[in-house]
Amino acid sequence: MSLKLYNSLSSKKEIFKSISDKIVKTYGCGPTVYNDPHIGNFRTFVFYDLLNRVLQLNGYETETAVNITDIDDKIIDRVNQENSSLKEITSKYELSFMELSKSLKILPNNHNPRATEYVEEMIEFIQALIDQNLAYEMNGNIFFDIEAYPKYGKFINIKDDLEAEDNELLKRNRNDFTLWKAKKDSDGNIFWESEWGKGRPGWHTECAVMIKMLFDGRLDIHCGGVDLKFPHHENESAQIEALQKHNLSNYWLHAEHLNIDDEKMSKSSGNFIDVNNLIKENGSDVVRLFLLSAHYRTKVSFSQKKLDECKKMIEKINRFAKNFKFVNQSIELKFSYDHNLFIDALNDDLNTPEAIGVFFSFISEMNKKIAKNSINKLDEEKSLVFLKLFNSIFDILDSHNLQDHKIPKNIQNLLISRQKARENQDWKLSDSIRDKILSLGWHVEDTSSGQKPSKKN
RNA sequence: GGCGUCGUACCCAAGUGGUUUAAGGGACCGGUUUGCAAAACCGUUAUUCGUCGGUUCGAAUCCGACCGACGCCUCCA
Repeated sequence: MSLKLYNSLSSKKEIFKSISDKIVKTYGCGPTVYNDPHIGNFRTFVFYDLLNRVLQLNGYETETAVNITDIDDKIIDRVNQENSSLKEITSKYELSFMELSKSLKILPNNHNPRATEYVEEMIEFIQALIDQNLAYEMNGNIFFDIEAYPKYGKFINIKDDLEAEDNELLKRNRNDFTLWKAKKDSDGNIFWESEWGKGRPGWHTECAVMIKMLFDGRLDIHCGGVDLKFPHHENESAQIEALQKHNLSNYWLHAEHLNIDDEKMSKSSGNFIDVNNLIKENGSDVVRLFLLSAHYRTKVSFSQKKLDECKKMIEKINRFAKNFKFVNQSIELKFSYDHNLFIDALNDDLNTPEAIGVFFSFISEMNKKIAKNSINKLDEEKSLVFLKLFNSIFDILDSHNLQDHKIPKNIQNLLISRQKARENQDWKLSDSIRDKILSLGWHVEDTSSGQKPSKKN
């Protein structure tokens, strides 16, 4: 099955066609680095990673960008509150974002452009819009004139008229948006010089110009959270498409929100869960699986219970994986029927819940064979391939399973003593050694073929 | 107010016109196995998909109304 993606432009699933045969270019709106991200932010970032991995699974090479918004009102507020500098604040939270991304197994992006590194280009871009009569100046602010761009409204129907109460900034139209913000007193020393005076670029312009510079204004896929669909993506595409003859992006993908108590998680509402703590308490693999266990276009409610369930799922997969020896790291990935069901699910608009279902059905089928001792060489190969395939997308398997892990000497010795106790039917001693081994971080299971040690996750 | 999304078992969550008289995970109960435990296996848990109508040979899937939840329209992943 070819890859299908739900395109917000048509509100339909469409067969994905890349601009170039080999390489797919994607851009996702990244974090504003003024404080620690919450788990809802990372639902979207993990979704970008999912898309990236599924594209690669389909044989595409990808060129990805996730931007760092490092100029913004909230950042300036923070700088003022903490009597700090812009760079100090933004580099601190950018680092935190990068570390959390790594911890959640998000593959590195080809580009992580910072808005501050493109201000010159943004000024030139805004000037080009003014030259084309697509933007106008008002008290040192520059606004995009939506009346001058008839195609405005790809994501929303605009009917609103200009109303006095919405118009403190003297915009011509209520939906005209800021390209350049005139410096305010509270901005302190955070400003850039331009022909229109001191100020800084608006958010929508930041993304537009970074895409212009990195990708020549032409993307295969643009992603973001649903809340960015309007006005951010509308405005971003309007200004860039007004200046160029082609689309900014052929596909627009939007990830739904992570809710808490049935409401959108947000920093401004104060109802958010810190990712860092969540990872510390549950492990990054559990958090990652939780984020991938619902389809990206459905609302998800946060709950600890779900995380606990994900933990059990991972344990189940790891137990299954322990049946096989991953000695030969370079096994060839030859896909058979079951594998293709899994790939088809992912290719159907990244249907991770279905893909997980396919994988668990397979595990169940193999476990039956293992229980009956009727598993053959082919089954083992299929299992190894499936584990690798699954992990190439979900990336949550215990790394101990993917290599022939060594049992430490002290554990080995305890196992030998326990084996002797068992031969003597000294269950009391046997159980106490089991407890001892457990306290050292290892499980022991007694199977028909003897003791089976495994590292505690 | 305008625009939009969603409502599937005890919980989570796929399926969006016929091979589904509804995947998968968690939970519960009973059984096999086991010195015990754990795991694994077997069996049980929705004749039903928010409600009521309609279209159709056939609907959880399409249409309408209603009820309920949420999102965007203002910073926001």
